[in-house]
Amino acid sequence: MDQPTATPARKTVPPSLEEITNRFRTFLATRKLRMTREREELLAAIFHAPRHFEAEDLIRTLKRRDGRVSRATVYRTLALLEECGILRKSLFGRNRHFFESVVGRRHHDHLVCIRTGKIIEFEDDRIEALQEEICRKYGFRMVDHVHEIFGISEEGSAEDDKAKEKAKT
Amino acid sequence: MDQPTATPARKTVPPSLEEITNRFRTFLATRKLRMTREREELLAAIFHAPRHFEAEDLIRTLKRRDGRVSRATVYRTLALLEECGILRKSLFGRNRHFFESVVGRRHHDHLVCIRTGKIIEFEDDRIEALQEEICRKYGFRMVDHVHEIFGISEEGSAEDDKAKEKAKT
DNA sequence: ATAGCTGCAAATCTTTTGCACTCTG
DNA sequence: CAGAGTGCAAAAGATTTGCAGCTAT
Repeated sequence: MDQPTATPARKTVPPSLEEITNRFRTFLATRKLRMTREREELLAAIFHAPRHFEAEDLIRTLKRRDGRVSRATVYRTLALLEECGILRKSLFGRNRHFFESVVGRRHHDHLVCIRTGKIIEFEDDRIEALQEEICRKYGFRMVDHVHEIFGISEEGSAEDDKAKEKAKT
Repeated sequence: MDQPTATPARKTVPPSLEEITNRFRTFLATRKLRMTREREELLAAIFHAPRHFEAEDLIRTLKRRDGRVSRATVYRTLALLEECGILRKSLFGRNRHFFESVVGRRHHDHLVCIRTGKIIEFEDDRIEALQEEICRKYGFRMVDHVHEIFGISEEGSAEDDKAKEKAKT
């Protein structure tokens, strides 16, 4: 297993909050939409949030601040950020979703631990290439894809073992 | 791009309703659960349903019959059928789900047309192998995975073109 | 000024649950 | 008969939306 390109360590630049804000501002302008205090606060919150977060995490964080942003605005803005290509929405278990910032980051997919909730990122150009090959075969124009692997991480197995110990009682 | 195994046409047997029912009955027995009139009707409805269906489709279908099955029972039983390995739940767009019967069928993933809703099945052993390789690399035990490609099918593009024609008016 | 925003609360949508009653093993 | 399963309606969880008042441009 060593023919195609496995994963060359390409460089990507982690963008600053300013850069992200500008990018969003430009996007908004092209749509005749506006930058607001709420949207800027949201961007800042996302910038400081952990790599993978859920909508409600953001709402909770913002609630603690003074300049509050309503739940409705959070959802409305998250959708815009997704369209703008700043955020990507993925699956966290079969029903929940999480977001992650993707500007300045390479495309990747996830291994999601169903025990601990831990998320491991992986990228594989070979899989990406195969996906494109498949789309070509079916005359399909790919817009997006979801590729999440659910399972149990090493830590998760450890927890399982502990649980079994207890169960013996 | 022609080294590994692409997709040999392995044989799989389409199971009868009886076989599926028996399989479920066995599964229930091992859990000390019971077969009921409702569960049998649900199995029959699934057996006659289109390849890919949503929970609400099933509920609608069953509502038309005399021996009605409640919404709650449908959901409860769908979950059991998934655990039993008779059904698989997949993504139909980012938020909705659809089910499909998998007994006697080979594993596959989907291309989902975001215009027409059309679902194309694809299978690729090379991708499956790469997934396993990745899990090994991260010490991850795969339980399940979701790999759906969203995009626009040929028919979808045609519709788009028609829409553009109209838009010119 | 005026088209976009925002918060709020009500409305959706899908799935889950509590409970009293019914039925399978 | 006991433990499961069922329907119903209420509850829950995650988003979305209508609306009246605020605000970037």
